[in-house]
Amino acid sequence: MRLVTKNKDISSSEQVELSTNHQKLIDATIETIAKRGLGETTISHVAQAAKVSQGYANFRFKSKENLLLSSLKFISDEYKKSWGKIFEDQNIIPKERVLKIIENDFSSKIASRNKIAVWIAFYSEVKFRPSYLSICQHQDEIYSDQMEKLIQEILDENKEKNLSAKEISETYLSMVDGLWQRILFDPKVYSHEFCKKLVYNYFKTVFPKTFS
Amino acid sequence: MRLVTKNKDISSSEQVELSTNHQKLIDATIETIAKRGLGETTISHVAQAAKVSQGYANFRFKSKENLLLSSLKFISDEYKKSWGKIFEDQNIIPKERVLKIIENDFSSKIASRNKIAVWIAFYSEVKFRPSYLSICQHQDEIYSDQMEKLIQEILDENKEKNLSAKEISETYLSMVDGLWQRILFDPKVYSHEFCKKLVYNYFKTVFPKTFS
DNA sequence: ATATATTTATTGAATGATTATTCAATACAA
DNA sequence: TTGTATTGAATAATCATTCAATAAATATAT
Repeated sequence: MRLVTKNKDISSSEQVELSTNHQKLIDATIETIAKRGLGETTISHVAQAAKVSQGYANFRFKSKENLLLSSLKFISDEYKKSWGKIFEDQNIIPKERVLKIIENDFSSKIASRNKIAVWIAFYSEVKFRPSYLSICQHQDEIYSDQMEKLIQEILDENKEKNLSAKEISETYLSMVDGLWQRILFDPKVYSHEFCKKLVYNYFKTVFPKTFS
Repeated sequence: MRLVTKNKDISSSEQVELSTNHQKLIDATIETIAKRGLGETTISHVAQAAKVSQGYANFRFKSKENLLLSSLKFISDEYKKSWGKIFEDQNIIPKERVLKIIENDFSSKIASRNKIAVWIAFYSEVKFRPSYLSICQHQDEIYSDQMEKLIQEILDENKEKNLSAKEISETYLSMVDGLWQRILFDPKVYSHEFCKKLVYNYFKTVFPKTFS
């Protein structure tokens, strides 16, 4: 069952099914991990969700572990791309950049329950910790550094010297982790809007002059 | 191998081994989950760590699931007892109560890496979510409510009307979740002292009059 | 006290279920 | 026809659970 033909002459309207089997399997993996948990995710479940045979899923990704980690890598890259754009943008004042970061961290694309479930599943399973680190650690560090610099800009603007940029950015990052956990667990209370409000109010309290 | 005799006349000095097999198995379960993760924790591993046979571990706790959940229950009860004491204490001003809560949430007993690993393991494994809820949800709700009331007292003291007690307590609780995650993952940076400082500075920023 | 019976604790090998992985066979495309 | 994509059944490994056998503790009788 080939879903995307390599025929160069095909018109776009003929491409009913856009995703390759590769991407379909990754999507199915994310879905299955969110639905059943990492421990109960079998190749067979994923293959069923992707509508391919289990033999194929294993063949295509060489091993179950590789399939699982590919789904983590996908999410990690997607996240990196979206905050990367915000930091690249030159024509923007610090306050606006912070607002965009918050918007992104609690957007429905990034903070979806399925994706949060995948983060936390890998994060918390000891077996995957080395792989988790090799996939995510570098990007996490860049994100931390960028956030810290951004906060420092705002501190400089306000000539504020009592607070530390590092502390404020670590606090923000911890809050995001905690809130993501809660979005997964109790989405009624922790709506994206509620989370953004909490974080926004934190910034307003720390930087009353800038955020008002 | 009976480790605690039921003989009434035994002198305490003769009781070399104090823990029952029950508690030894629970301790071994916590240790094993932290070391290997929930997915790689087998009865055989736990039994070895507790120095009993695997058959016995299963026999004593009826099932693997029951053994695992008993270790969660143990940690949950221990946590509840320690914050329960802080809220029971009548001779204490709100500020002191908050400081004690922070001290407790990042004490070496409560925020130990092994115990955090267990919380997160159950929290993140879909299979255990119903059991997690039935063990922890009620206590979580009480803790939330108590925190909110405590924050409200401080707001009242300061005649502060722009901030909401619910928002501040939710922010605190999310920060604790996020920081616990980080203690597990990166204990060098996220020492208990560093975490307490972050949280304390949060309260100082929100309530500059009270915490100074 | 001592011997014997009864109950309780503990073991470890056998069983059965689950599941990742392999691979020969088949379908499809070029 | 030739090469590539895909299947699904067979294999082998892992592991929870069971249970008959043994050991230890306690109760009872002498």
